[in-house]
Amino acid sequence: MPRTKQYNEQEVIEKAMQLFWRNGYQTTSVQMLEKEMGINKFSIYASFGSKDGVFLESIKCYEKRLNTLINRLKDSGNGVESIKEYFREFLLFSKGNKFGKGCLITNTANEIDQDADTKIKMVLGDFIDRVRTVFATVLAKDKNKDGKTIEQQADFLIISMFGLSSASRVFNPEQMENYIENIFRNI
Amino acid sequence: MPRTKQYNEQEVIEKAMQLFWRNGYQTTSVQMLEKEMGINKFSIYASFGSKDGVFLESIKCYEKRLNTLINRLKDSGNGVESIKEYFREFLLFSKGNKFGKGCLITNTANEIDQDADTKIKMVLGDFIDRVRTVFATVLAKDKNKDGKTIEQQADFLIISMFGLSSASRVFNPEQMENYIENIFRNI
DNA sequence: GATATTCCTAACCGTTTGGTTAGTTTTATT
DNA sequence: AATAAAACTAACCAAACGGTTAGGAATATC
Repeated sequence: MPRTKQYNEQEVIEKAMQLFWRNGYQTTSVQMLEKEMGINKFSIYASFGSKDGVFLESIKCYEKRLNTLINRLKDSGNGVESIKEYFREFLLFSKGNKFGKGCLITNTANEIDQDADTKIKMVLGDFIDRVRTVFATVLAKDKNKDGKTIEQQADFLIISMFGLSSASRVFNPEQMENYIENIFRNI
Repeated sequence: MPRTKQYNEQEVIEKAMQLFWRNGYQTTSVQMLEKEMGINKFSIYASFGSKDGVFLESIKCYEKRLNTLINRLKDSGNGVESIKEYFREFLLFSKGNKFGKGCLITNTANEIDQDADTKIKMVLGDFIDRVRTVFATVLAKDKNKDGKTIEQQADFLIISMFGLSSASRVFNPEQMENYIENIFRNI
């Protein structure tokens, strides 16, 4: 009996995600979301409940995309070298959005207050833990280096990822390649 | 003839700077500034003209503080080792604020839109250029490594600074020390 | 002590914020 | 064709936004 929905929820979330990615959570208003998603406020709240709801779905959408890269990394047999490749792809992926706006996940981690919304924090924490585990798994394929533990190396790589994301918003691709080279010079 | 001002502009800017540092530019409202600075909106606009005016003065105030570290680095004769020490002090300085909120300058560089307020962008650009120059000067004191140019090394260090700032907002001091060690393992 | 000058309080401006809701349009079913 | 259920438009809400201003309170000079 109902009237058919004139928009696809996955499609409009995709657009919302792009907007959040470009502007960050705080700066993006519901009115901007209306414009970008092409549906009006009523539909936004009917489908996602709140601005936070839209944001959470946007993060999930972003993660789904990033998972393609992470799964490829997990399945690779090359050890550290494949993480280097992952970083390059990660940067390419970040630019795929528009101009260098870094990684939505790390941007959000930097943006939200330490004592902020629990749900968002949880999603971020889970994601970072998952990437760290993948890094550790990949690192285990190489022979041990210099008595450094896998955990230490994985930690360093996670922090480097934050650095890459942040730096890519300000520096050009050649400088970023220089950065990647140096990260892996003695991991 | 006039009534004496009941607040010290330098003192209230110091407080404003702390607030911007903690919350970022966008999130900080004039009402929050009123509360933190301990003066009311009228006085804020009388002294600094606008929210942007307060922010610009806050950046200058922050730079003045950071300059202590940078000047010490510039005067040091230890080459790369003194930059490492600078990074440690830089992180300590960042935490001096409250909890890890990174560096106000790099936070701002990440926050503002690429096509945003020219004045703020200029101040940021000038600061980063100055630090890069200091890095290059210090690097020149060491013997050349691996055929990498001073510029490449300085670039890498600037990018690392962004990484440090971003990562310190999310990771604990031990992890950060691990990060610093790795940065300098083969600069 | 009058006066001129500055400061401060507090109310106010129009706009935008996240969020809601009444009322209309559409449409699958009967 | 009547109807019931959902989707839409658009006006609306109170609160908060950045910014302004009138008018009373204070004070250094004369």
